[in-house]
Amino acid sequence: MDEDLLESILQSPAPIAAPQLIGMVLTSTLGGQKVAGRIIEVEAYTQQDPASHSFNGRTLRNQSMFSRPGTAYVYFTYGMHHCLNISVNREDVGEAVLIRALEPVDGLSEMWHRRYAEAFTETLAATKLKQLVNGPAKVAQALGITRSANGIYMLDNNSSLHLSLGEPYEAELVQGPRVGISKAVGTPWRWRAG
DNA sequence: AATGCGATGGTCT
DNA sequence: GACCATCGCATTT
Repeated sequence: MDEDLLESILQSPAPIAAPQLIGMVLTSTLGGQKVAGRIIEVEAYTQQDPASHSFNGRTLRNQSMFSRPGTAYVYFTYGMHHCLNISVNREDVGEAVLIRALEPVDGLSEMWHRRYAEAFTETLAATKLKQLVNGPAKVAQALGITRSANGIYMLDNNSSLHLSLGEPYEAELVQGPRVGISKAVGTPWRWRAG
């Protein structure tokens, strides 16, 4: 039923799966408290794609991209940031979808504390809410994701990082080029809820 | 509104 | 030793 739908989406090639992941919900207890957010921006990466970490084949770092669909691929970059991907397509195929932005669903005050090390207030929200989880490293920080989350199978109900279908999401998707890459710059494999 | 840049360390050549 | 699937703050238009 629902689980079957989610699995079948994750078994699609990354450019097909990615836009369908918009609206799905990530729930994390990694930081000790429960937080959750709805996915509103994603990017697709494939093995034939020069911008992908899997382009040069399987390595120790990228092996989660080759793992079972629904596996978390977490990488550390720029000396200080973690980013979360969801492995898709098939085992032994190096494809993943990068989670670039969320809409907070649960645990907003905890997310706020992790991101800003200050208490949430309505006045602060007016200026800083938009920046809370609008980038891949911000998503990781808000969800409490570090390298120890790499390899987690996110469809397991007991998992500390869990992916589920959300409420049906009726939003127009905006498609465009991916961010922060230097190869395959024109490939329009980023989608966000408009 | 757009551009520039420093921080900081893992990964691969 | 070069290159990052980034972020936040500073500076310039």
